[in-house]
Amino acid sequence: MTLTYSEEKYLKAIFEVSEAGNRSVATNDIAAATKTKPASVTDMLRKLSDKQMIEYRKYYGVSLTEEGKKAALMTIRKQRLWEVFLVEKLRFSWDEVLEVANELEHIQSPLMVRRLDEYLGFPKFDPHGDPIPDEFGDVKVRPRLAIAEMDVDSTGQVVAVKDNSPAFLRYLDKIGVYIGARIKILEKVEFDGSVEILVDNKKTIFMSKDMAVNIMIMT
Amino acid sequence: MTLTYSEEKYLKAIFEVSEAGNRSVATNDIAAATKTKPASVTDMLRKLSDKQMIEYRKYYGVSLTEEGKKAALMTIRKQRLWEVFLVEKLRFSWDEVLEVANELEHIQSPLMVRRLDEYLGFPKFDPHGDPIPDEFGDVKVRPRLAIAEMDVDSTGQVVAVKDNSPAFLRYLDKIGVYIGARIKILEKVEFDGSVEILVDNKKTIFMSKDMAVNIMIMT
DNA sequence: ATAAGGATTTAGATTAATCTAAAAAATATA
DNA sequence: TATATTTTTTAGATTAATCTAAATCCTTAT
Ligand SMILES: [Mn+2]
Ligand SMILES: [Mn+2]
Ligand SMILES: [Mn+2]
Ligand SMILES: [Mn+2]
Repeated sequence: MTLTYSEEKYLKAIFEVSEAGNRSVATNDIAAATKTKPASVTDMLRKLSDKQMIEYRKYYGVSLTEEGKKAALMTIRKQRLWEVFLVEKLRFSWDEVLEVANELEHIQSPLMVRRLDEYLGFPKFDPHGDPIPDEFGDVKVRPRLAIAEMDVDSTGQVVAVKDNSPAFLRYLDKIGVYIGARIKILEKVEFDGSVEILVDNKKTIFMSKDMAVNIMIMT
Repeated sequence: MTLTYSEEKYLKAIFEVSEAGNRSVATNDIAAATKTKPASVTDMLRKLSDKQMIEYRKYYGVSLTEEGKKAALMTIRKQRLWEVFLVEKLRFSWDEVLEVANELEHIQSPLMVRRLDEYLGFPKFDPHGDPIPDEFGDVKVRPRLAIAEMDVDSTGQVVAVKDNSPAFLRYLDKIGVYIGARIKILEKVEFDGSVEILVDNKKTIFMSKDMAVNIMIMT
């Protein structure tokens, strides 16, 4: 089954929204994720349903079929491999890769993807700590916890960031938080969920709950 | 001025056709080069003319403006850099790169192109011996001659191939002709323009004029 | 149980890129 | 030069992807 650029874009969005929340994904959420309007989404849902990529019942949201999930995972695989390439080989920083990788991911060439993977040394995670699906769509899942969910005095290492926006990533650079950093929860403010953490045993920083839910830790 | 994928495709085609023959390019030739129909070309010509990328007089063919030529050269720059990447880094052979590079060339990211160039060591020629325009669109021209135009007993090195089709390139592989090979003209058959050449001082091969016009030599 | 409000779909357009068939213009031939 | 041939353009459609506005359906609070 051959997919257009847009069809790939929507399938990936549906997958990502379903990862975050539930298996059944709402039209509005897809519109938000693809930066299109709900009416455009409905049109595309019919196309994807015809191609058996999604299970679609009018008014009740969608879920990916096995084939649709596989297609989404292949696009994500390509995105993340290209992100690794841009960072490791072309010296991009982690806040510069998203836009370009979102174009590169649509280039079709199984040979190129296989060779790129090999050339990069079969990386398991991308620059944001997200796992890279293998050629069969299998994903390595690591148990992980947002900083916001950790107890006071517990420790761990940053393994991923949930938000990939340049603004967020650049702020992390500024405060010295990176993939691999060791952190310890010093204090949690019950009122607003903000936290005080110790980074690499030397720097104390304070962050809002908004940040704390977007930084993932492995203990 | 921002160009669509298709506009880039046509500008590049116009440039390539004008390189081969004359400065004024015919609608039919553009259609052949882009694998579209003449009617589609006419539509696009009006668009490119509106965008000041070409000089267009109805019924009399087109030529690129300075801006159009620059745009074409930037697309060609990207194509050839990606071809080098695929061959040098991902172990593609020279007959496997065309299709993928023709997609990659449309990815927009000045930073990526600059870094890719640097990463590849600022290559001056692509895997087919074609020159890579620099970031200003300047191209290194080398004086070169097709085998078909050489005299008997003259010698030289293969520096480029004109035809990039997989069939042609694979045949060259088979007979041991590659960029850098030393050749000597042993005999020219007047009747049909075919030639007998000596490759790397050890192998005698016979080729038709069709082949001989597509292999470029520097003496 | 109804009515309001929100989510979703439908209706109807628009834009880009393409096509076929017919008309028009340029060029080649007699 | 007049006619035939070829090239190019125009006319009219089609398909994919998008949009706005209106209609419809679902859910949730009276
Ligand atoms: Mn994308
Ligand atoms: Mn990522
Ligand atoms: Mn192209
Ligand atoms: Mn080339």
